[in-house]
Amino acid sequence: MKITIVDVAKKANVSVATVSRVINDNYPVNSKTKAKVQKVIKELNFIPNLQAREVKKRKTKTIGVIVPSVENMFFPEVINGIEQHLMQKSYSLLLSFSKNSEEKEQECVRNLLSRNVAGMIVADVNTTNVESGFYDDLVQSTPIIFINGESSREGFSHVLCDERDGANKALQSLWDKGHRDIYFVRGGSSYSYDVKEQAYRDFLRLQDGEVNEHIVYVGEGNSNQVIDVTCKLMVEKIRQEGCSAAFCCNDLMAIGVLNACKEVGVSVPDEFSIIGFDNIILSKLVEPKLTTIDQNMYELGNQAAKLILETIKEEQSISKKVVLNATFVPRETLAEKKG
Amino acid sequence: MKITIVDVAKKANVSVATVSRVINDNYPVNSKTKAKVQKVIKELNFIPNLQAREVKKRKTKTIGVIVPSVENMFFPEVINGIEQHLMQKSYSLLLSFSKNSEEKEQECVRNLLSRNVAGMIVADVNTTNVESGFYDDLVQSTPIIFINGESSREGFSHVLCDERDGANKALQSLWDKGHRDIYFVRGGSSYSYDVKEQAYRDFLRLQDGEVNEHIVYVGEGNSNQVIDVTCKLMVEKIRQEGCSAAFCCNDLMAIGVLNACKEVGVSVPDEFSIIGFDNIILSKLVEPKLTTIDQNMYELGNQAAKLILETIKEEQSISKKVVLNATFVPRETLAEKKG
DNA sequence: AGCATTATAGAAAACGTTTACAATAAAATT
DNA sequence: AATTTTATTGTAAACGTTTTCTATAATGCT
Repeated sequence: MKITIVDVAKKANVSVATVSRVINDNYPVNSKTKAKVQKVIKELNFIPNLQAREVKKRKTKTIGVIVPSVENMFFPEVINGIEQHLMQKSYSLLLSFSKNSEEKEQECVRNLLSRNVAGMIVADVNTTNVESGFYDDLVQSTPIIFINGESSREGFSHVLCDERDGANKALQSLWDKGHRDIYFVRGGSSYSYDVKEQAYRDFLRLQDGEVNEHIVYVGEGNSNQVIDVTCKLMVEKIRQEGCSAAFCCNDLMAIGVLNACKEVGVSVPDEFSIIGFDNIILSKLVEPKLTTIDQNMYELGNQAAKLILETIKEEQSISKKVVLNATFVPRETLAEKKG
Repeated sequence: MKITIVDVAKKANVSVATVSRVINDNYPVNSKTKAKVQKVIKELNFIPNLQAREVKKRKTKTIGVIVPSVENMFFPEVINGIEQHLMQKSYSLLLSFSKNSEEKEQECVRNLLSRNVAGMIVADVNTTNVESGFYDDLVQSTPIIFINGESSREGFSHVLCDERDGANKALQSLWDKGHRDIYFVRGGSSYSYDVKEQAYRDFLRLQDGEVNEHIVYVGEGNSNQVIDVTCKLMVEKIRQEGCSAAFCCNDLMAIGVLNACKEVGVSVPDEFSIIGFDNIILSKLVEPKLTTIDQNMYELGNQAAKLILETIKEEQSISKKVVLNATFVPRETLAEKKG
């Protein structure tokens, strides 16, 4: 059976209170007794039950983290940034996957809530869940930080990369090279995609003359069937639709497009330019190297972790926002439009 | 303040016991009262405190997962496999990073223990921690599954890819192409590397005639400084040492070597062949595509999750082992030895 | 109608902690 | 020497649950 504080107390001939005081070191206790107790703790190899402690104290030291999945290296990088900070402050990380699903995301939230997390970090929140007001009460009572997925809702706290600005940079660089018909490649229902799409629309609208929108929905995830097929479908129509470039919501999609180009025999960047988003490690290892927009993923996570602990400490939920820069990373998939 | 079972009981005019019975659905309760209680639960938006429940029941539904880091896509894939199964059985996943450090790993274990996990899954366990007997008592009292890092210690349970066989396949394929001087590229202190090194040594020993060992230690992680530098150093000596190939402990290292070759101007696979291990997505996206040994990472995680839940259920810790196949994945970095 | 049985619900102890309060002993003050 | 102060410890209630045991009301049986 598990050793408890009572066992220690008995063996050391003191009260449980004293043992508690020794392990928490928050009340004076005679150095001799302290030594005695510590000795017994060592002997019995006693490890305090954090759960019981947390029930008593009515607050936990674990943070729930919700990400869609882990297939896109973007998320592991973010998680890494989160963990680094949490660990340092001796918080734990409870990980859940929302699988790009509205319901799954809600399930995750409820689960974390019942596990009494001190707060949660939600990356790439589902659009519908925000719009429907699912989070509205929640953000009042529980510290939540959203990573990427700005919304102007009351009381939401964010850490985000300036995706709109990033999108603009991508679009502008495409435009400067003479591209006028540009695909916008996105996935399902995530705020992050919506923001970029809005930026895309606005960007086109602001240009002189008539410019056509070309919005393409591809699947999620990782070199999976769906994304491959859709990309191929898209690339096959490049010539007939007269498009010469694509701006993709993330690097994975961009690489999907790139591979499709290879398969179909469209040469990148001579015939077709591609810009991704995120700057995951993969992006500089593919051939040709992917031109992309960097968002500092580690920092995104790290800041989110900082922010959530801050919020927890402050007790009063005041909404905050941290914005990181998106920077253009020139590489090899962007070229002047030919012809 | 948080709604508790007492609040519900009061408002519904029943005892807490009844409420408990309603939410657990494990004892008969009149359908009318049940309805009434459920209504109140909805109204108050009551979420049971899992922690308190778990303290009472003296068992939790969370599994601790320890991985070195998340930089190598190998681990996210494993985690994915784990999560998929856990989620399905409504277990949660507490994630810790051991950072390839002996002490950190111990810290992780202790932390998980005090968080009362029902069991833990340790990927890429540290060699010293096994040898020193750190885990010996632990595996007796707590269900633990080790992923990759077979040891013949009493009471250890494993899910592993047959790394020795995988290594042999790699080495044999190199040998068959005429390579005789083969680098073995490995990282720090992990059982997984040790197993492969042993396989390497044994393989060479078994060949006729005199064959030299060339063991190279590179850093850990992800296109980081250390690994890059070490790889470059290694590649620069290729000619003088007369080596024509490298077998690397994981794909990340293999890609490090590949990049070094590009930089130094050694052509792969014409001048130099490379074989990796893992078959992470990256490996088929680099140019030339990496020849490697596939281990089914998702399955590794998934099986580990299955096994740990099984072990937990059984109560009596009987040690188990699941071995998955390692398969050779021919791609573009392996060629006949020239000259 | 009276008794035995069953269905339902409440009281209270327990899980492993923390902590406010009270109690004691020792030390310091007068 | 008597009194106050301080240092140290113990007692017991609390945290939010579950669950055994008991009590009651309702039902079935003769």
